[in-house]
Amino acid sequence: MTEPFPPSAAVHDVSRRVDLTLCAPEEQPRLRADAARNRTRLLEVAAKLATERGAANVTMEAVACAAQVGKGTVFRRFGDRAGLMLALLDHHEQQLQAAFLTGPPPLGPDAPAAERLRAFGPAVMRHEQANRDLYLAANADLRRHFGSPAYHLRVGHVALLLRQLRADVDTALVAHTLLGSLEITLVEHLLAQREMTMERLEAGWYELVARLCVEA
Amino acid sequence: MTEPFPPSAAVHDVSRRVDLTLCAPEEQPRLRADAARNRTRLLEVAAKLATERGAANVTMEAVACAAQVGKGTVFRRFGDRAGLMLALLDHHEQQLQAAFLTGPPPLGPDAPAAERLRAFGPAVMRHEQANRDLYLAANADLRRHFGSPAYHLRVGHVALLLRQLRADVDTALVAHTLLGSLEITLVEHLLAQREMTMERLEAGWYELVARLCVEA
DNA sequence: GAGGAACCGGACCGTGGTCCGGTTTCATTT
DNA sequence: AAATGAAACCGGACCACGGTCCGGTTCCTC
Repeated sequence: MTEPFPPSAAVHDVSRRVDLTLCAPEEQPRLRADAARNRTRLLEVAAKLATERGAANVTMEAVACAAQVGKGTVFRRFGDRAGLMLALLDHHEQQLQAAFLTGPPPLGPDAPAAERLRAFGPAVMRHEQANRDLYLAANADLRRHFGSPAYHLRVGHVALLLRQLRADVDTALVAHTLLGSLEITLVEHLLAQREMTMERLEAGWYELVARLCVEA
Repeated sequence: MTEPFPPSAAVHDVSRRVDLTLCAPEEQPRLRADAARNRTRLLEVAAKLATERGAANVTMEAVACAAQVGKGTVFRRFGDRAGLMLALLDHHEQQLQAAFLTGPPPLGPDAPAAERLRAFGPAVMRHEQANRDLYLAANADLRRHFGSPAYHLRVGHVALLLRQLRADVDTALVAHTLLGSLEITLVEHLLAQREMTMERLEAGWYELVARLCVEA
């Protein structure tokens, strides 16, 4: 399993305001020409297959085959299925990250921390819901999910906001808890249940944030 | 996939005090003699294999083979791997359930709701940690996990306590959130990280409960 | 251009899950 | 009690997919 989280999963140039200093850029050693070519071809093909037959039904072999490439190549590049999905997700994830790292208020840095945190939950839920099957496929292996730079970045961001709010809590832990309530499989399950609408989930998030941020 | 949650996954006779009325007993149509025989043999063998080589390394085929039975039989009985693990877990899970449904304080019904809720988190975390690999294997398929009677029962219990506490919140939703912070993969990940001890997680739970239960 | 590292392909394996012809069990009838 | 018919069950061959491996090839450096 090489290169578990390839190119640009987390940090990209943050021009307006530096928000976080986690996740050192750390370019991986650079790809050989043919390898890079294959990589992009694989991603293109995978994206195409994902849209036309659903991310859940995209087979590693199918990707390899459609990209005129051996199966081994796919695995060497992305490690495993979850890795490929994560890479596929990378683009979307970056959009989300850009939204709360450098985007406009209320998500971005020009809003007060309290509003940013409030807006964060719905943004994540809506974003993940918009790319449901991709996120579901990528988070199939939970251990990997918690280790991913994307998750790491979210935790860091929420923890930062909590600290800015001077909330008298274990910020790191609370950040994980907050993210837990946004976990896509949970949201998915709640929406499938009766009576749980997106609006209700958002209201729940607001309430949660409010209760966790009152100063001791 | 027949019989997704077989015998006694959730409700057993609650003699002291009726706490919940979810999960109608609903005996499934009764098993044929040979089927029942095979079922118990399979569970025995699976348990043995699980203890001696770790639940993660228990193969469906190995179980079938060791029980002198066709592979198809295992799958018909338990649906899939997660189903088998869930069945294996059933016994342990019942112990936990008994502890907070009918057990002694502070978990059981003779303690005030606030204390019961406080005690609930650590109890669950410790219990799941004690049977780590089994729970991890059983929760591999998250969708199944959220649908399981065991999870359902936990949610119902927490929601009940919240209602008894007159907490002015969306009890159902908060119950899910609270359980989310106990999710084994998350706990596992946090414990593996630096600085996160069991004590810290428990403190976090107390804080969480306290904040969510103050009356509006 | 030569050497070596990185990469490629596809045969190979293990495991989860399905399928279906044959067998067993059980309720009912005689 | 014995027979009988059908539903439930059994076994293991079979398939698909994720993941590994290694001999041969390609690319970059010097």
